[in-house]
Amino acid sequence: MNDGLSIGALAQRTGLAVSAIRYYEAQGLIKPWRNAGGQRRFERADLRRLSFVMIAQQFGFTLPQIRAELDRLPGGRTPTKADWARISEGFRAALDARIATLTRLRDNLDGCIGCGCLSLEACALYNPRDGAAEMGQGPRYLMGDTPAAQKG
Amino acid sequence: MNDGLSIGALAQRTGLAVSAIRYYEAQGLIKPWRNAGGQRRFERADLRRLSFVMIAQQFGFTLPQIRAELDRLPGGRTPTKADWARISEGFRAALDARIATLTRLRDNLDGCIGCGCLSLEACALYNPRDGAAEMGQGPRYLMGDTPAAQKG
DNA sequence: GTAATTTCTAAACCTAACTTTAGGTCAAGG
DNA sequence: CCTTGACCTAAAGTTAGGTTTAGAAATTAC
Repeated sequence: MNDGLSIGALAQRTGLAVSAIRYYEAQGLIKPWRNAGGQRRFERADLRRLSFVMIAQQFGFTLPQIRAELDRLPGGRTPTKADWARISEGFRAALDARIATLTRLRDNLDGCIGCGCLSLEACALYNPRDGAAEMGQGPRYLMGDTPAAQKG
Repeated sequence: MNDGLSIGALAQRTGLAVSAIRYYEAQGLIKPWRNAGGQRRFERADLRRLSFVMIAQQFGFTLPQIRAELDRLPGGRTPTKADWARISEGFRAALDARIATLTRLRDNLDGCIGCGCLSLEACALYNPRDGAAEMGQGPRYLMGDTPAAQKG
């Protein structure tokens, strides 16, 4: 009787909409086979893949990024716990980075609340986009008021 | 000569696109007046408003949420530093909450990497949506493998 | 063996936050 | 005065991540 899970069964067990699962297939996140009648059939391992997708989305990954992670799973065999653990460690790094960014932002904000200026010249509060390699455009002079030119 | 800033000048000083500024006006985030020829003219205080918008967006606020914050600024006079500082404290709370959520998520993930299961039954890693009032649908049984039924 | 439920595909629709386009108007410089 | 660049509006297009719809075929339930 192991002829795979129907899309509806998968939807029930993951809580995802059937349409979302089809969409994920279109994005290459899962690769069901088809039965004689042309309907999708899924392995139990796909439950785990979809679980990964849902968690990764909460972490702010885009579907292409998630796909890239999933593509690192071994082909030809059902991924083991160790495979999943290896993949999951990427989460850890991404989360650490995000927490660090937000904490830095918060610390800057603390200084900024004190002066009320919201001036990014002074407070360095505005760092466009999370990452590291984006000092491209140079600082933007927001607020319009230099410290000397403020009127109160 | 204090007849206000043109949209182009505002764009240059904020780094925003002219089209974005027009869009923000349509969303009610700024309210320029028009000169004799029908062109938009902005106050210097609008630089600060746009700065606020840009920062708030980094913090993950939507434009309607940002508008709600801006609407708390006093009408009839140019906001003071103290006004802005008051508004900015909302950021602090939002940031604290987000950092707490991510930290919790990370701690759960740490446990999860150890077992490799990614099972949300076991790891409680999956908490749909940040907030507090969403225990509505009950836990979802992801992964499909109960601890006893695993094959890997 | 039929009725009800699922599933199928393709294409259109949805929200957020903008950008682009098209066709015209305003303003500043020579 | 005339040209060039900045500006105007309205509408359509864009991306991500899906949902909805329509009509047809497969599967399941009785």
